[in-house]
Amino acid sequence: MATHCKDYDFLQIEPHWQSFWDQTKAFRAENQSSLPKYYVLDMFPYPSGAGLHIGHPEGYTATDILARYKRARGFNVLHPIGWDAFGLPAEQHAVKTGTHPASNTQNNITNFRRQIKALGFSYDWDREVDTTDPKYFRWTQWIFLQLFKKGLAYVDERPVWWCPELRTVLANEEVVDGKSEVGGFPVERKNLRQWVLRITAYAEQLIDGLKDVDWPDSTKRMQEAWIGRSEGAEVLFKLEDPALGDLKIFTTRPDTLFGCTYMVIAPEHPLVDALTVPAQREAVKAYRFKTASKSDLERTDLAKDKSGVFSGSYAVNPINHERVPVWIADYVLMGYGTGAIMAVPAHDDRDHEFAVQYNLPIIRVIAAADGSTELPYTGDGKMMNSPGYNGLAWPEAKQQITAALAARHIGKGTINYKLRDWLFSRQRYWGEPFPIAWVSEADYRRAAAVRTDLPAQPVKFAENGVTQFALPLPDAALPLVLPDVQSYLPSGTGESALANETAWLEIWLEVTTGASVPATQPQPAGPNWVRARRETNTMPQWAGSCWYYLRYLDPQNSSAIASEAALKYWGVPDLYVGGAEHAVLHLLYARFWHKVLFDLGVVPQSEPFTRLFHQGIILGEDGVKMSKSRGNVVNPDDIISAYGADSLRMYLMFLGPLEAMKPWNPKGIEGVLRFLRKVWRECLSEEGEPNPRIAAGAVLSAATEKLLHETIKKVGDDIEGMRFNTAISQMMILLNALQKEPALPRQTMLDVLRLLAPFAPHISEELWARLGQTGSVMTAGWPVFDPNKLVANSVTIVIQVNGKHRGDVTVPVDVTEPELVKLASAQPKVIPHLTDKPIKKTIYVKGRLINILV
RNA sequence: GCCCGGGUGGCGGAAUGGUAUACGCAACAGACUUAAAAUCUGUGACCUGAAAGGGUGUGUGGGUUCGAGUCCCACCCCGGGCACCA
Repeated sequence: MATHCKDYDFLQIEPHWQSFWDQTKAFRAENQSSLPKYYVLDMFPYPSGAGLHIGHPEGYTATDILARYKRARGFNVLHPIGWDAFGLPAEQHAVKTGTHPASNTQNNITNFRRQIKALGFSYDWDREVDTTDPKYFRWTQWIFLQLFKKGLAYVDERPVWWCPELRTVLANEEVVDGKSEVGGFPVERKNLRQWVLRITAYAEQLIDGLKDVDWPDSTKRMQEAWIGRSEGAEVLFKLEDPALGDLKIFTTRPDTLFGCTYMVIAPEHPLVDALTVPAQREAVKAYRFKTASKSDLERTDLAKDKSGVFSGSYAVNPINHERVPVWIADYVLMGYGTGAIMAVPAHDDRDHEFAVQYNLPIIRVIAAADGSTELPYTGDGKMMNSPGYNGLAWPEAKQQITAALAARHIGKGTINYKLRDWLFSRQRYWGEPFPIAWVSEADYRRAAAVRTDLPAQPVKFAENGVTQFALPLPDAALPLVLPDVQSYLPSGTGESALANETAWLEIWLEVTTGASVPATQPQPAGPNWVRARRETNTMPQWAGSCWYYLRYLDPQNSSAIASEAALKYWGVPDLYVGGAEHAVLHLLYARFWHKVLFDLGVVPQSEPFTRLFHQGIILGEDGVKMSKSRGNVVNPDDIISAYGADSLRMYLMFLGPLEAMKPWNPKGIEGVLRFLRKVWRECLSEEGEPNPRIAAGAVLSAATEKLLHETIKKVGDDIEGMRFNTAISQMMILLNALQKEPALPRQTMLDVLRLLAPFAPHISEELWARLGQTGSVMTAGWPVFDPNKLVANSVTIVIQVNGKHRGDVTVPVDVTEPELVKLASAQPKVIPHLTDKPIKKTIYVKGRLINILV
């Protein structure tokens, strides 16, 4: 079974055991099992052309240690991997070379798979998923259809970055300083028809669910901040011109209503024209033009300077009937709240800045607790200048004023979110096609008569005076696959390359089966054939990664995303490890989809990731982020051939806490290689035979025996707590002690190998076999420590005098305090500090220290 | 600006309020060797002292405590996130 190499020849040992694991399918997880389950998930990689980055094996080693450890502890472990393979680089490569992105993607996957296997990760390769596989994205499309039917998907015109030179739409991250990242061409905002998912409908649930998950606090906070819940009130201000009706504003501080001295509406607000008096018309027009031509970037960049223009109109403050001017300013955003605010310059930084700049009145309505008169004041305090509410604490007044407004039907308590609906379409070729066909209203009605799976409200879109209706393909027609195209270049009109594929795009559609023929052919006979145009947008890369953790449960299932039994047995991942860069988007989107699937009864739990951990970033040797241009990139292939996969795995874990950002030290890995060689030498002689020092009858010294049991305990605890660096230190300490023992009990070395196996599986398998054990070390269980062996019968107590360390003394564990004080006082090093000084008090920390106060 | 996380030897880092610097890297000295590699042993914060010892030390300044790297307050620096969200 084992190799026969004399020395620790990892280049021979590692491939040997990798093929053993492959052939025996050692890591296959069974869907039917009486064992408790443990599901440990990695964020699956995008298979880029550059191959594996050193950051991948960092997180993947951590989860692999957990997976192997949990198997040893008797769990049925699900540890899968797959490929998040749709994405921009593959498409750009296709545009450049004209080859299908699928072929390039498959090449990259082959390389990634080779690299990952070379690291010895214990993935169940029978469960590999690939988001670009039609058998997979069939279910991505299916989930989209469920959202669509639930009314959670709609179509809207939204601004996107458009680069005329590249004839393409760019993602935010592809635009740098108002220019395309590739080529540096100017980009502009362009309104295009987009699919949008109504994630805001789940805002409240997405906040609530965070209470129940074991995630890093910082990630929870980031999601909370992103969702941005704020409680306040909507208040109606009457406009002086009764013909214009009311101006509705949102405020979180209705209690400051008496301090409102002006109003602001966003430049895009629908009432701007109506509110602008003739004398202000030119100024307002100029201001709107100026703000409209600012990009979003500039608008936030120029955040320092407030600007605005008076509309010439006035509103009436509903609480005191004061006349307040209405201004137009771009510090108020149309996309949040109602696009209009009441300005309270005394108690809001932005309003204060604006009021000072345009010389608007400032009225204080909250008194500072410390009596200070500095403005703006945003702290706690009691109401003032607010007849009927003076003296109240402001949260109290907030409630009362909101209630008073509600009673008069001119306001109500509301909750606003910063979270926006999710822009879900891309004008790309290389993504999941939307299983949607656009038809006329009449044809949609015909479909509605024979289909029961349409949304309550039809999704429609008006363009050039024609309204098109979105007709979903029936579930049975999935997957809708990408057609082969002549060119991967976008159409040039803002649509994807799919818009040029007339035969795929323009079709006759059978509305009940989803069957289609090109529109150039005669309309097939039958009552349900209608003229349709397919959706040319594709889904963003997030789509496939939103639910892959569910597909792993039952990846071959062709009738559901996974069987009910699999969903019930495996549930959701017990541990999810991946980079903090996904703290918001991926993790929020996946939670959203999961909650929708939960509401549909597809999955049995409401949260997908119960325990989350972010691995830190590994920096280059020079302490800065690894990048090709800096030439500080570490390639896993090179490290494996020079030091072996076991050393790489060990070193990645030994570098420091998993969550920390830490620099790579090329010398450091030699330390763990030396350690592995030391383990090898303790097990085997120079001839590669079992080390004669190992004997069945050998006995460890008491101290080393204790250390062994401590190590078994600590390694187990540290793995569970994901403190792999200290687990490795402890094993090093143990090995250093074993090395000094005159002889080693065979069982001790077997325990060491079982402890080491999750970290360095290849060498552990090899030595396990070479010591004459049959079967894999992984199936040998986890060593058990004896709690009785952890307690020593004597301890070393630190002696302090007045809190200063003055020596130590070794005493029996059950020593009493008076005895100890006596022993301590007799210590030669202690005596000088006690002479002529009466002992006032002693403090004894059991088993640790005695502090004598004189 | 706001919200997080973090500052410990030459370096990565360790330390339930209880011997600061475990473990590893680098360095130096020694053993083995003709030699080298490998391996093993030892030394390793600073000041003072011949030594024993004494004193000072975990970003800075205060505080709580018998005792603080650890808890509290203020500040400085580094990293991450958000950014006119009313």
